[in-house]
Amino acid sequence: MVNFPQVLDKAYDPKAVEDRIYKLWEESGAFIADAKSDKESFTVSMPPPNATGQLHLGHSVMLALEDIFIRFNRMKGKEALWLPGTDHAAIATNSIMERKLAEEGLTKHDVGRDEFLKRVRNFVEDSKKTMRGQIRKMGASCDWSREKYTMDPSLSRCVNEVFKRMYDDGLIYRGHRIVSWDPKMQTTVADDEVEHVEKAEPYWTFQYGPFQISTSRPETKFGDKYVVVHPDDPRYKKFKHGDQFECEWINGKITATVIKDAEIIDMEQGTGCMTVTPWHDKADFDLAERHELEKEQVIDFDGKLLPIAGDLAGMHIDEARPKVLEILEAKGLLIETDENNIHNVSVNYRGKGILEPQIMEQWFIDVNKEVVDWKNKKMSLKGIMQDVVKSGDIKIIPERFDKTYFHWIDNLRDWCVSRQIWWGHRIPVWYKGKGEEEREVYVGINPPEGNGWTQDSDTLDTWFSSGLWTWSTLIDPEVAKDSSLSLEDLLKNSPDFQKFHPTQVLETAYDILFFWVARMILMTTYATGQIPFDTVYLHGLVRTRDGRKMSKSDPETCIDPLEIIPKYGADALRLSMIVGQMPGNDFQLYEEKIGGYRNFVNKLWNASRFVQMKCEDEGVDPHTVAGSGSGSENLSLADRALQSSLDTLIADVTKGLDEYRLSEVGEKLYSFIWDYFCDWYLELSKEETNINMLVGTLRTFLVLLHPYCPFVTEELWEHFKFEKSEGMLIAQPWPVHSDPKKQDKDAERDFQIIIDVITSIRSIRADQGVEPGLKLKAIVHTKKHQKLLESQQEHIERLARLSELTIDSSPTKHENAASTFLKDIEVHIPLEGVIDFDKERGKLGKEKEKLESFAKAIESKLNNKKFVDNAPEEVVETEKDKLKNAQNKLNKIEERLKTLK
RNA sequence: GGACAGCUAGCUCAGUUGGUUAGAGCGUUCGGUUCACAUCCGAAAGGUCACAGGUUCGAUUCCUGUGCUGUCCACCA
Repeated sequence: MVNFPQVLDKAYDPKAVEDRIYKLWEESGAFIADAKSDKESFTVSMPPPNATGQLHLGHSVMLALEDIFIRFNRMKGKEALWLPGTDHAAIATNSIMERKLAEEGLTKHDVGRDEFLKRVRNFVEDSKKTMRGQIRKMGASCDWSREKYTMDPSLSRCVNEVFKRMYDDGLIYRGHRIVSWDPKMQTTVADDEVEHVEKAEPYWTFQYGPFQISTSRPETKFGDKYVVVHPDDPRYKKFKHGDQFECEWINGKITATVIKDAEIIDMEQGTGCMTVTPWHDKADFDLAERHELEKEQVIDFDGKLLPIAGDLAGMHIDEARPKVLEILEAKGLLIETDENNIHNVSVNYRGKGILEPQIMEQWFIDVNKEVVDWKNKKMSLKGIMQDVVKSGDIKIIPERFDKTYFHWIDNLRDWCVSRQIWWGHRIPVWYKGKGEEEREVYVGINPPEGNGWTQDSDTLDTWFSSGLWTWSTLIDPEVAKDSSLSLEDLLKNSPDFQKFHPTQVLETAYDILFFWVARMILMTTYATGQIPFDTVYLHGLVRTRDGRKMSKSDPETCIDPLEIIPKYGADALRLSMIVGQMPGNDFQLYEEKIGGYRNFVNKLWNASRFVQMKCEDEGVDPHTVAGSGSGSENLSLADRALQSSLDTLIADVTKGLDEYRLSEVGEKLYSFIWDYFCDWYLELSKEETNINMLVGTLRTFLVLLHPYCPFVTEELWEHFKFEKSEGMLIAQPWPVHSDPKKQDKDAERDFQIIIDVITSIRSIRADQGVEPGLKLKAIVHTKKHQKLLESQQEHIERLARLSELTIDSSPTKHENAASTFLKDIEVHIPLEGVIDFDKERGKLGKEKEKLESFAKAIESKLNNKKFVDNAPEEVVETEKDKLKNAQNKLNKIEERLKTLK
């Protein structure tokens, strides 16, 4: 008595399967990588999501892609490590906490630094818990035993180590620079975190002594005592550089100086002259540095005016602007008001607070100093960043981002790494004594001995720590506790680092190429002497159906993965985000699309159900079926063709995944199972069943599809796996494709001919509105094809749903027949009095025309001496074959056209 | 202002060294369907491959230019 496994339900229900399967995977230990393994390693560092709560679809894309990389390589026999984690997200988290405090009517100063940080830590712990659950829902096979967090002690240790080393190497310095200050969040913002938004603001022109100057920000002009013109400007020829004059200004008379500068001034624009505000404008600051001008602060760090503003001191700049205008207008200095002016305002990309340039003392990383050892040369950080991509050590997919990357580096300036917020890695610098010049400075991993030291109150830019992510996460936490070890020792004594670094692929959205990817390259090459990853795979942004960015604030269009997964299944969601999506391109996601892939998953499910029923009919337990490859003696044409197609599929999928062409591979898998296996092979199996082929092919396919659809394939594997195979599907070896035998390869082509014949018959019948039951005639021109069609006649009839079919190798005239041409076959359906001659003639005429021009083109190519002499012989032969084929076909068409006359 | 991309079916996009009839999914229309699956099957319609030149026997593909769209960077007294 055969013991059948539990029969599959009529439809696949992901809800009943996914959580159970994930648990089984986790318990099986399949996710856990072994640093002691002899196998080649394959490592992916999961880009750490911000520890601020819910994951969104962008994270789902990332998880789906990376899970495919990892599962594929794990099955291929690599020691695969996918390391998950979270980022403390300094500014983002800090501002969320400040908002939470504000809801209680508190500020951070009310609760103090310690209490503030305690609250943030609790909040982050909660968020991490939620996110872990969400990552599991996507089926991500990451190694939870190695989960990391950017604020873990071992990671913080790395941050301090790198800071100190950079400081000792002279790459980190402290200096007064103009920075973008966010008065709202009370912190500096890095250059690339600044966003420009258009804003309509009036543009005023004022009389300034003998000059007319224009501005949209009169409230900053209190301290302006220089006027700049172009040295070549004829309008201002009578003024010399350094000339002084007295004039009436906002708070009375001032003495102003004329400066001539060619760099900053565009003669074409406006009046060709301007006043300078060095403290609150980057270009003015540079000018002031060049000419050693005095700099004076006008606006304080809360956005209020300083005593220089006289009566208006203490007033917020927004309120001050109309007052300043009133004053100037009253003095008769306002010349013109342009209400239609639109200009760009700088805002913080987090929080969107308007930024105010300020001169501040900050910590910077020098990107131009050539002191770093790299490939036996002294190079700058910038130079290394360029070199690793230029030399091909790091490959970016898609390639076009290379150019963007280089362009960005060319314009890169020193990186300001200090932030004036509380949440983050505190700068490992301590001071003793008073005064910026006289105090002692200590830079180290731990606080210095002795009393009287106070730590720098600033924290580091988030990207400083995430720049270390690929390797700081691989440092052994126990080893990191030993404070006597150097950075080199830490790396040397961490088995994970030795085994799993550099990582293989870094996959992320293209919008953080600069923020993060470039910083990782910078920090990792500097600190470890290794590149962080071999390949950068950039995915696009998820958009709504009408192309808008999905945002949480718009629940109408925003798709929540946690709502979609129970409804359609994680497998369907994964497919919908990968098939049809090219790297680096944004893509639109909507429910119907996900529904389409749910149908695909269900199709596979039902095909499996069919196979199961066939097994039952034959009285065999699928688990005992040895599978294809065994007992190949009695293979039909279709069987051989299937075998060959499957081999081709294995080869294509393997190569495609090795080359990160995920969309293309997804399409191949989709079309193999649906368009080929189900539509043709299973239909034939209804008459003549080869259980070995059915079960064997299904099994191999489950392995191939597993990286894309881990849940449904794992569930089906349980029902179809060979009794002798051990473990779950996740741990199965990747199939090796045997080079298809010649006879199988031929079978694949022959079977394709049959498919073509049947498709043509269907098409003619539909075209001419033929009732089923009419007699069909296929005219073949070679004995080989005649034999083929005759031997498969039953199949053809069945599949074509025709009652009669005759094969004729002697071309006869069929006046009343619709026809179609295949390679060496002509399919006719005799249709007394039904056929539309004009239509038929038109069709043939068109085809004839195209063939003629094609033949002509090849002929002239073959007549072209240059081509014949230079091209390889095979190419010339192919061209000759092509020509012969075309001419044969032309003859057939001519003949057919004659019969229609 | 600079750079990068895109423009192919109603929509979303493929198109791998220039070559026979430019593809897929969705959508539309028509037809079918007890027998794995209506989460199904079959078929059809629908394209001057943005435009103009050039190279070539032949260009969606290569080159130049133009237009439109998008993104990034820089700047705006």
